[in-house]
Amino acid sequence: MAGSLLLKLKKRDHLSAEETEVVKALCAAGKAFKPGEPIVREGDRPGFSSIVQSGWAGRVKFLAEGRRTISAVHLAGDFVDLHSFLLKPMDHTVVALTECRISTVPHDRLKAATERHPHLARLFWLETLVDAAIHREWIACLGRRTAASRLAHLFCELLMRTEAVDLSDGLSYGLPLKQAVLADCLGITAVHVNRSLKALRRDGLIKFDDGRLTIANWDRLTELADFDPTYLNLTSEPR
Amino acid sequence: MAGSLLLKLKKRDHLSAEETEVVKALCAAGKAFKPGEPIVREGDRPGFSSIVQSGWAGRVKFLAEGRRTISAVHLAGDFVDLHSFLLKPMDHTVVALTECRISTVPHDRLKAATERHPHLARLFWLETLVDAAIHREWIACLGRRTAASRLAHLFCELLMRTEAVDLSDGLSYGLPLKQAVLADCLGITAVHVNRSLKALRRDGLIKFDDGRLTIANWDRLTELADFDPTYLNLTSEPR
DNA sequence: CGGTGGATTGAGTGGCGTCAACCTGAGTGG
DNA sequence: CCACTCAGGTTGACGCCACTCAATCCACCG
Repeated sequence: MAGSLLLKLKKRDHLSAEETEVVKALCAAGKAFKPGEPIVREGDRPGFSSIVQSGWAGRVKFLAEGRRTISAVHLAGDFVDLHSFLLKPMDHTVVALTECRISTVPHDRLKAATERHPHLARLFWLETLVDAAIHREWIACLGRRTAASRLAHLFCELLMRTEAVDLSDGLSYGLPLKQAVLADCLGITAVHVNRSLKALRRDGLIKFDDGRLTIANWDRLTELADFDPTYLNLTSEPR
Repeated sequence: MAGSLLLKLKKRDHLSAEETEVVKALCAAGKAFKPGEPIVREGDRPGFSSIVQSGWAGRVKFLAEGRRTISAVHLAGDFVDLHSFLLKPMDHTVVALTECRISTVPHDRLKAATERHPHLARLFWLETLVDAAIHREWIACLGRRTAASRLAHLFCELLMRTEAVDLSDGLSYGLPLKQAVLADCLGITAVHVNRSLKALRRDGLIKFDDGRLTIANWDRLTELADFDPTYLNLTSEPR
């Protein structure tokens, strides 16, 4: 149930046997969502937080004139709305981007667990801090990088993140996101995603067919993306 | 010392007398920084976190070819690097954008205080969650809004934030940021900031002279910005 | 009084948006 | 088994928002 989450937490710090059990006991059974289905809505005050077990979810903001932004994408092991534990009204909607399985943790149990286990509290806090670090990197992308560079950066980031939860295969991973979804992540139009993908393929940096991305030239892709994985904090430290 | 921080925390939840004392006792004496001077550098592993007492600071990322992004701006009462408590290496630099006074809290004291007072732990966690909520709003701005709309949005946000720590005067507040700094916040060039400011002034939405911003027409400014202050979480809730 | 940082303005350019057409593959129903 | 629909990918033509380069202005200061 909490498999990918535990995997990821253990990449960042040592967990005691007791802490491991507490995390395992925290998650309720999973529920299935269809692509496009909202998991939590803007304005909601959920009494629980949601963890992705499988599939991809995104944090979506709906703006004026039908525009959309995706401020984060999440895969197995990610809390999609841990922040709602303290940040009461949701400032965005979380939607399933593919078929997903989501399990939930009631906030009162989260509160009890974090009061009893301050170290776990810090690790959960850390998860939200990494989310924020990713937000900052996306801000840099949106503000100062070209469309192709943003795409390259996203592909690099997602390789590291899928790798952390054993969902990658070398330089290849399943990426079942539509071009329109990528567009909302990158702040460009779907048409321009298409053209930029074409350029990346033409230059031999990636392959991307049928929901699977393969990085054909990691060095040149990271160079184009100006990618440095430090911000993902995938190293073990006492926290 | 911790005046503005306490003000802000108390806007978000009730603090007991004891908690108030703990927060007051946490902060070391302030230190002065000159405009442009780094407060914490990318790659550093500071043993303390910094709180702005006065002045403005920004979180800066340096990208390829001399480009810069500012992912957040901070004013009195803001922790600029509370995330370094758990996120060990800094993923960006924090610089003084104006003359600033900064006080620091050693991480070991932060750890002790949060272990003893879980409610304070949640309130500090909350501060970082609000930072993340602001990041998400900036992502929406950078991805899907025009230059003038981004400027308008920033001005609205900063009015609410200065108001929260008693630094505004009605619809007016001191905003001593250069156009080049605004440009790095908004992902546009300084030249274009200038042109967009000109348009906002021409349309009677703002006045902006000599480091002071006055909002001349709040309704039309928020409309242009598509501004909704919910994400700032400036309401009191049990957390 | 020359030097300097910042604001302002103009002219020309380019990356990306918009609109629209067309293609393909996966259903779906007759 | 095939016509039909529909979602999503692909491509072209054209336009605009914002970038680049550069000149000018102004306040401040040593």
